[in-house]
Amino acid sequence: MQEDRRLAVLRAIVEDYVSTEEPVGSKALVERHGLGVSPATVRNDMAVLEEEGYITQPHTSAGRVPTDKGYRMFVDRLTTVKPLSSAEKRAISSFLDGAVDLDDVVQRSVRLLSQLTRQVAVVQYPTLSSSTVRHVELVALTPERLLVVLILSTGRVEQRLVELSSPLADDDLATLRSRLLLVATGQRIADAVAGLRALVPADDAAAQPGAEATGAVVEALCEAMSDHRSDHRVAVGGAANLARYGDSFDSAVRPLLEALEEHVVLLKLLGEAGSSGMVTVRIGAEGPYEELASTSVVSTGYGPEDQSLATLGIVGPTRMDYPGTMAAVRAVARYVTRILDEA
Amino acid sequence: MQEDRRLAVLRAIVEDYVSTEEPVGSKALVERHGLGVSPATVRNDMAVLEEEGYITQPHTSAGRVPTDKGYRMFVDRLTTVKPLSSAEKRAISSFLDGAVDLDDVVQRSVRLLSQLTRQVAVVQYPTLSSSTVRHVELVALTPERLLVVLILSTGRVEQRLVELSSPLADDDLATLRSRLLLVATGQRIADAVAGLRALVPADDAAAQPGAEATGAVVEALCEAMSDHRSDHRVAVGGAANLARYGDSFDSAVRPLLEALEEHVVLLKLLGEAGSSGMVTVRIGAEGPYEELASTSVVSTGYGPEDQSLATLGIVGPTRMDYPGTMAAVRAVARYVTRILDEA
DNA sequence: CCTGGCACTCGATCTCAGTGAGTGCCAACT
DNA sequence: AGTTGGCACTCACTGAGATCGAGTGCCAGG
Repeated sequence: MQEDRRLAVLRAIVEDYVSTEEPVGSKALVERHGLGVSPATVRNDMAVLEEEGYITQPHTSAGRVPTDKGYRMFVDRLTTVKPLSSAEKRAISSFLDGAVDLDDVVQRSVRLLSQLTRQVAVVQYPTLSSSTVRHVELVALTPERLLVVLILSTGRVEQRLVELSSPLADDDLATLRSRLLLVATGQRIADAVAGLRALVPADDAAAQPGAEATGAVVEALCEAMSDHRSDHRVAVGGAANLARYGDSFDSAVRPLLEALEEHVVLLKLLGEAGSSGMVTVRIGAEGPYEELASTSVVSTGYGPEDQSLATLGIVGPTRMDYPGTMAAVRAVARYVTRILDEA
Repeated sequence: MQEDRRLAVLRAIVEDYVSTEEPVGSKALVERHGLGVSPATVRNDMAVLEEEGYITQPHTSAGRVPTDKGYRMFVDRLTTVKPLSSAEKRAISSFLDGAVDLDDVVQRSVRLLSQLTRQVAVVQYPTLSSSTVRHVELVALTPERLLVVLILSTGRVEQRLVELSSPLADDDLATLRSRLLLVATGQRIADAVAGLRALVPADDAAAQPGAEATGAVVEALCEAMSDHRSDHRVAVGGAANLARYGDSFDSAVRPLLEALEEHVVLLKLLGEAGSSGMVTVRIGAEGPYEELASTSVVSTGYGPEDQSLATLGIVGPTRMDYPGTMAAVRAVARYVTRILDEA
């Protein structure tokens, strides 16, 4: 079946181009891979593949290079899951097992991922929105200053200082605390916010004691829960790998470096996490930013069970080792998920 | 006085080289600057300057380029303080005034600094060690889980969870809390650590109730105070400016990118903050890392009065606009200091 | 001590032919 | 129909001059 062989040729082209970084010609192809046909036949196949838009030649009389469409075909239909080497597995374990808290897990993950893939790694901190409230605490630093502490099921602790215009009696504080606990504990973020807002008395009733405190504390809590900084926090690592881009510098690295500092952009780039097991690959111009047309993103969701808490992945040139990268991303995501489950 | 003119020539060479990025010759020099002498004279001066090691030529029959020593002379004796434009001052105000908390101040500063200087900016989070303890709080989440909260004079809040093997009575908790407050409140970090450690009963006396809790809590507090992550945290911004390096890529940018992710390295690079008003310039090979021989660091301490809390600065190529950069660094440090004072 | 003049150096740029990897096409073979 | 060997063609890349010119060092005269 010549159709099968054409795909084999495409796969071979992608693999060779990724490893050599040079346009690949028909002769080198038959030599390096065990296709049992002559260069001329391969040339015919390549002509067809080019016709169909999977490969192109930078200039006449040069080898072929995969297009975005070619890479897409490659990752969709031509890759087989490449298991990690045991050395890599060991590296993952030893790297992540020492983590002491959530931040540490994320930071280690980003480091690990960038080293495994030799690309720029991006790990989103677990999102608050799908976690639940474990505990709420009020501490009166002075009668007019309250420390509001919010502890979430992810282990994240947020705190806010609230200043009151008038002192709050200990009794009122205790009442408020118990009401908060009753409403919020165990709830998911969204529900907790709704419940807390309902606690705030309507303006008319504002005369009752502690009304100001209730409003301010609820406000602080809600703000902490939907805090954008927490939702949007990401860790980035391995930027030094950008130095390997060598050619195409201003065109590729500069916009990428800029994107790496814009966490909002980064998150958009990582995209919505597919279901936890799926690794998403976005190739070149498929992404949302024109400037990053020559970069690909390999990402996946991670976190307990089906409710993936956050996203992690890597950003690299379209010319990358997709099978290896996908395997690494998947493995790290799984391992991180397991660690979060245990904690 | 020909000595004076030689220095003027050096200054002119530095200025021209910084702006054009090309070796500067005698003819261009007399044309662009108002030195009232002929190119031949300038050539003689340049010969002397080269003899003395202030400048060098990349190859025969090319213009001259400043050496590290030349830049050093330039920043030490040839720069006049360049006041910021009012536009820049306005930019600083509007950029920093909206900050809501300490983290925000640091993040805004780093952004601002990188934009002002068009270099990579580095801002150290204020160090704990010279701040004082404002408050300590214990919250019993359950009888066996304590949340330890530490609030410092810088506004930083650290919290730790402590797990106990046996429940702690409310009375013991209250006693412990008041003892902690008595010992720590208002103390500088170092003193507080010493005082707290003294609270821990010797092993022999460990039988008394709450001994385990005291030990664990004190341990957690001390750990939080001397937490390396807090001491070593830095914010980095403007890495996209590295793309302007263009030439000399692998040699200069790669090690720098690596350094930017090693916060410990970065801090060493920033160096001990000189007294708050002084801007420190470290040129090329003067720094502690060989790989960064072609980069300079402009840094200064910031923070209230003489006890500078932390360091901020920029990292860039030795070929940079020192006067402008120094002015920007100084201005940002002053402004940040003022904001921290107000808070 | 400054200046104009002058010979010299040498990196940068251009041209140009040679090379070779790679292609497309065609006729012959299975 | 699909595969193969042959063959002419294209064109980026390379290296060898040749040329250019910015910049220098030196020297003799002001």
